[in-house]
Amino acid sequence: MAKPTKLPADFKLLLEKGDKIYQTGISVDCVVFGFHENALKILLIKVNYINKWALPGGFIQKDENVDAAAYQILKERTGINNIFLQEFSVFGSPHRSDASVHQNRYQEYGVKIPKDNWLMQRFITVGYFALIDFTEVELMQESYLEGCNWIDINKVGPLMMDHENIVSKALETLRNQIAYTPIGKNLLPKKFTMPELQKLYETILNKKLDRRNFQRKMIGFGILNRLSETRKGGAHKAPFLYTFNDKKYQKALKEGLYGSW
Amino acid sequence: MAKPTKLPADFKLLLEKGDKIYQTGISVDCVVFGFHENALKILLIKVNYINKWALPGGFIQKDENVDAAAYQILKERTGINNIFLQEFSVFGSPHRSDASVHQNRYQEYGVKIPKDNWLMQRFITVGYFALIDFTEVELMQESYLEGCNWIDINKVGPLMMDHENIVSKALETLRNQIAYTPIGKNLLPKKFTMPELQKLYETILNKKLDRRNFQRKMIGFGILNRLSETRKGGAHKAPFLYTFNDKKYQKALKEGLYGSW
DNA sequence: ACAAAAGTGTTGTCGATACACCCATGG
DNA sequence: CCATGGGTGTATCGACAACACTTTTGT
Repeated sequence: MAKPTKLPADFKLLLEKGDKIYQTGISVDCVVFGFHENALKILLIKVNYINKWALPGGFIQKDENVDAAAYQILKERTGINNIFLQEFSVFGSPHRSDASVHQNRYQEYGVKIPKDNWLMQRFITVGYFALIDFTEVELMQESYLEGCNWIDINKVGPLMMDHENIVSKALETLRNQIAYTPIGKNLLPKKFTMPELQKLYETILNKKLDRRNFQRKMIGFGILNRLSETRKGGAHKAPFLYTFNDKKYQKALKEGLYGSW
Repeated sequence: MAKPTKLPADFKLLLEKGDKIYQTGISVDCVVFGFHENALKILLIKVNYINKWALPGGFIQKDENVDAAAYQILKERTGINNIFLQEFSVFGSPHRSDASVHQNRYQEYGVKIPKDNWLMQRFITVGYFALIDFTEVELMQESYLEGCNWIDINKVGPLMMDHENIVSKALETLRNQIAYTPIGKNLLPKKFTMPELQKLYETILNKKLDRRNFQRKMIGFGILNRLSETRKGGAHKAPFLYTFNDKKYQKALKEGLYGSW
């Protein structure tokens, strides 16, 4: 790699004026789930200067809603507007943040961060998980040293700081939510087949499901529209295409798929 | 009320050195549930200088775990060690915090907070909900202008800032959790009767439950020990006393009361 | 025509609900 | 002795899992 030269203007701004623009000591990290080729994937960023992958994340502006900050970060990375986004946990161990990450980044440009700089303090992070339609994403590649990529959830290696922990917790949350909340609208293309939906569930739950019971159950939730079209092209019988019934889907999101006590 | 006199030392410290001790722009608020006389109550603090009630809350030390900060706040207020505490949501609207609250507090002592003081910025707060055995609590009354009290959940009036919103969300979380997680160990005395446990559930769910089915269900969960003793003294037949089976209770807390998919 | 995948039915089991009955206690 | 509350038993219903059969399509 070419020897880095001048400190980019926005890096300089972050270092010197960041504490005027952003809330200090608090950040946002996003676990973005996508589904492609029968595999659950998450969006990771290659942090070259420490040779590890990390979650997409960032800071919260002084007058910005925390949700909006997470949303903004993802919009910049994926170009997508239709993102399902939900806060799921706060990670607040005093030892979780690691100032050396920032130090290494600036060292690439020959800049040493002063000890009392705002980036050097402990950061608490708010974890968000997001569901994204893989087919609509256009990854923003290569902003400075960072590349963005989809990584199979089962092939995630060591991550920066405590990000592995954040991913586990997000996955756990997703698995819990799927039991009583509709998932899929944000993970699948507009039109999809029942077997495709089932694969999604099986992948998330890491479990084989009965084809017939699954279909009945899904239809029973009443959130699907069956189209008259079918998915041609594959070998064998052509399955029906479905879309989600938006109104009922939204209702189910709020009230859950089942009643309560 | 007597005219306030000198600014207490810890108030002065908070104002002048708080940003050296605590994380700035982030706080913790706790919704503490207790159960007494067949009513669900929460712990509120009377903030005299604005004549409203507020949630017990506080700041996070620079090197303190966020959970630990919440725990510490409650320990100081209630004197209890055995607290069930769980983070449930982050409240991050840019308009949620209200600097005038701090201003009013210090105005009582004739002190005006400088505009650039750390207390004047927007605060993001982490919401915790807690379950507490009412009978073990000794409320710390009257630290300066603040009094602590149990308020019936149905009689909670207007609260400070967005605290009503935090309470609603906490209550919603509690109602969701009760469906798949054991509750009660932290809300009831060590020994309790089945009708008492049922009343707790009915109060939280705001719903009548069938006495016989409730009992079978609870026993079915396998987290109870029936004692040979009974609760004498009340009119009519004396009900058995129960305790929670700690091992199985902890297991159920982790794995849930039901299997999953 | 046959293999493989998709659509539709049927049955058994288990848990939840609804209700009936018996037992103990204080007034 | 009886009203009230607490403990135990049983029938019914519905959801879900397990499995059989029919239909469609490409080769």
